[in-house]
Amino acid sequence: MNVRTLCLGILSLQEASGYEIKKDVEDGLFSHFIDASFGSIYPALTQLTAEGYVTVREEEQTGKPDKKVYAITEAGRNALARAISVSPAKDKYKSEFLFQMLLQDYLSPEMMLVAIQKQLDDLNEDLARIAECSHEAAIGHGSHFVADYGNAVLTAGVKCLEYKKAELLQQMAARAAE
Amino acid sequence: MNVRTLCLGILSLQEASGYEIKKDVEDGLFSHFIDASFGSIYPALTQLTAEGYVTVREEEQTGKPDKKVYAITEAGRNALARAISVSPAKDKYKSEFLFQMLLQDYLSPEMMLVAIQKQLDDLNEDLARIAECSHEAAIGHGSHFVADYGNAVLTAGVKCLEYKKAELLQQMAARAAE
DNA sequence: TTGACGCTATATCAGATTGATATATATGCG
DNA sequence: CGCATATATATCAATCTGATATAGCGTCAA
Repeated sequence: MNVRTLCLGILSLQEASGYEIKKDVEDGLFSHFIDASFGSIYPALTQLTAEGYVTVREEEQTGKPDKKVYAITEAGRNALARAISVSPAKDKYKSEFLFQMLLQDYLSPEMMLVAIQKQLDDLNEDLARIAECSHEAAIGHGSHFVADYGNAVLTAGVKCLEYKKAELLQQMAARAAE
Repeated sequence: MNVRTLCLGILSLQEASGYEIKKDVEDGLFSHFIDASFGSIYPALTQLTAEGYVTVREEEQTGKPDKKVYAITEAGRNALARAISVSPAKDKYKSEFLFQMLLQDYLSPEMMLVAIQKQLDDLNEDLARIAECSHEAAIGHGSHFVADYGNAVLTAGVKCLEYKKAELLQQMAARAAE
């Protein structure tokens, strides 16, 4: 799935500017399973406009720079329905943290502890973000689904890491006592 | 983290050809949190050789094409240690499945069921792969760590989806009974 | 025995994407 | 006023993906 389809999907839920789409995928409910940079979002919106899948409207703002608000068209909705009907690609998960843990022989126990704590912080931050977004009214079935899935997976990660952290602290204490 | 560091990390665990590295990240123990294509692996190995971080040795095989076996050097181990000592980037998780579920209003219940079942199959396949790799002897602390983490997270995903699937089947039955 | 298929193995490249950087407006703070 | 920060758009080199090409060897059925 490319960034064009991604933008179309977000615009099917609400009108947005490029900047707002970026915020959605960075801090919003989608942040834990979607990512895209300005460098792909802005060209995608330009192309979608040229294809007639979205419309643009320049909006003046007080206290902020003007923005271009994009809205999905009927043709856009059809294109989106077509795009998400194909069997999706398998999930992609990339973790430099796990790569580090795999090569833990190169790390001191202290550095491992720092890495584990950072991962725990990241996971808890994601959980907090989901909780925050879920409080917001007017979210549909889809949002509940992804929030539930995200909670389940992230919570499991936290639980596993808390255990690993305790295990490591015990080992460090034992080594210090020697 | 770039593919060069990734190759260096894998070569620190065992000698390998480019093809074998690809297999490790595709079917091996690392498959669920690492990815790289031939198009990045081969150039990375060429560059690492030029930099003196790895050595190449052409190996003739019976019944298979010859292969180039790469081995990490002392300079390579130092470069690796330096590379993984920096605080790693945050995990990246991209899921077209969750994107589909978010936009479930565009999907029929039957299509949702198919998508959920496919995701369940994918997760169970990953779990089976981890179980299979864990049986193999001579895996170190690092491998156990990532296997445990993978099991925890994937199992949580399966549990959540089993529930969502049952819920959906109930709704479909209720609608059919109307 | 031949030819179709699949696995091992390396290589290349167009197109997509990232991450950084540039530019501009407006607010708040000392 | 200078500085930091947030909003907002845009661009681009470096990187990576996904597809494709090429080739040796094995296997198995027609």
